[in-house]
Amino acid sequence: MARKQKNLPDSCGLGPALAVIGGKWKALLLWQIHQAQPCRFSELKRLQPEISEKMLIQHLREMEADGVIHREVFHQVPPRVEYSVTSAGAELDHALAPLAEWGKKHLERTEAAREKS
Amino acid sequence: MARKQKNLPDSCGLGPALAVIGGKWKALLLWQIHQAQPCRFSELKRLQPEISEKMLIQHLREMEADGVIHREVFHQVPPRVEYSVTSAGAELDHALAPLAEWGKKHLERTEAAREKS
DNA sequence: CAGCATCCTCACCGATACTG
DNA sequence: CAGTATCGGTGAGGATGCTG
Repeated sequence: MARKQKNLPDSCGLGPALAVIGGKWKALLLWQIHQAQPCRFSELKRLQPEISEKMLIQHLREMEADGVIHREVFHQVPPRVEYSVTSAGAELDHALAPLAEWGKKHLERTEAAREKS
Repeated sequence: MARKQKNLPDSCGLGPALAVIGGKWKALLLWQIHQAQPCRFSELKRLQPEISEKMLIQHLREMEADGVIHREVFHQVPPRVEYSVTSAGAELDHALAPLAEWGKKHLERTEAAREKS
């Protein structure tokens, strides 16, 4: 299990949820895996070049431990690993949608406010 | 404006949203203000004794700058300040609800898994 | 009552190099 | 290809004391 990176408060269910998607890239990763599943490690690297290899693995491992993504290893040479979202992950992705909507609206609002210059 | 505490990615609207509620206690604070508004500074301290005074103020200020809560000062002795959520804040609270639901379910799932010991 | 100022820690995250 | 290992920076967050 991902060590609760910050020991978030867990009243009202928000704490646990934020513990799962609170990493710097986790929400984005979940979203992208959900779009392009099943997808390989290198694919994720291509999709999000900004993220370092270390954080990519680390976040993937934590999300796997949290049961929101699934990791399937094909024992071949060269190695091949595919990531996909679990049902819990899909639900989480759904729960994230309204938040993303709000984020967009909020961006528009703040940009509209800034153009009063 | 709250300096994006971590420089979160902002594709798909999730970045901006997490920038607003990404602080350790922000989501919880928004939720509690929404429940008990209008509420005073000391009331928030009582409701959430775990949070330090510094973080309380800091988060309140950032959320005010982000336009999700409103801060009203009554010029009296002793001073009196009341916090309430703005309409944007109420929308955000709404968008947070599915996430909180998911968090609860996730807690149950992980606890059920743990009791296999 | 409702803050502000300071110092300090530590865990998140990045960069780089190496491996099965 | 898909990782692992290690070193180090940085800044969010905690503790404490003071003020209008």
